[in-house]
Amino acid sequence: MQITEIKDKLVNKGLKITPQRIAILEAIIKLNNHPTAENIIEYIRKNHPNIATATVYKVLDALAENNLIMKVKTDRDFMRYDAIIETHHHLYCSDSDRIEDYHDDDLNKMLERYFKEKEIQGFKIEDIKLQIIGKFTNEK
Amino acid sequence: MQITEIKDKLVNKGLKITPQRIAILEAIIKLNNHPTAENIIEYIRKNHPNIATATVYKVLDALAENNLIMKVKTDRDFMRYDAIIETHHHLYCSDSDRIEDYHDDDLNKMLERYFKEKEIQGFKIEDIKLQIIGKFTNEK
DNA sequence: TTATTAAACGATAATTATTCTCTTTTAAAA
DNA sequence: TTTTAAAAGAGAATAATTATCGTTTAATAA
Repeated sequence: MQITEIKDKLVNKGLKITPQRIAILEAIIKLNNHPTAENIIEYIRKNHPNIATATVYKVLDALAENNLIMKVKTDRDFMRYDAIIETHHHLYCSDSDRIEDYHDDDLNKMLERYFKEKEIQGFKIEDIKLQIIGKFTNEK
Repeated sequence: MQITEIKDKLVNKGLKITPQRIAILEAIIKLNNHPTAENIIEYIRKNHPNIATATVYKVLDALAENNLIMKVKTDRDFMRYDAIIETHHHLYCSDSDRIEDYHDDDLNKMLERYFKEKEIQGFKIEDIKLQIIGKFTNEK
């Protein structure tokens, strides 16, 4: 993603363009596997040593609220962030912290069909995410 | 669930039967909607005023490790616990902390069929949980 | 270009859920 | 009943996240 693209996204959401926000969005995109706030801070400090921890958290919240990034959480540890905001699913390793994205349009279509037929009483569905738990059979 | 049933479960997992463990398991069952550790502590203290906070956390971890309860986490707040350990899914309210269980055997079967056909490269599936996000159209 | 101002940032203190440490107690087996 | 490893209790420690508040800055318009 180009910086101009990042700027457009911010403008479209009515957010001010600041060097901090650009750096943080870039970092999440570069560190593309669900970095924690700590990962992001560590990465950013290389080029922006003065960025404050609280600023990172505030920016992450602002970006998440505006759907420019997504929050992802496991049963184990702290918050992680994902720059891919199209609906997708996650593969969770059952004995480590590894998380991978899983895109599957056929699956999405099947679920859509299924829940078009079968309504959930008293609930209006907006989004469905699968947590697929198991073991990776390859090394990272 | 009867107390004798709870005791059996503990014995089967090789865990010692203690008043604290029984009280905590009972609490999670009674408070049946995904209580937090704080909810559990508050409930338990009515009858067991001396139970220590650290003990509650230790017991919760022990129970979760032995699959007598499950940990559930949202993108928002802290850990919650669930006494229902059969595979089931969760309905998340997109603008409050409400979480409800969602059981659907047809859905499970459909997913099983789907992933029998379509393998995920480099990953062995053990369990699948849906996070269904949306709005409740009834009050609790 | 400059002035204005609401929004954002920086620094650091505060919060708080959870974990750790260490001593005492207790459940279960011999 | 004795033994002992596991569990509980008490409270301090940890650390991710949030709050506070004074300062800076991006965006708008004169």
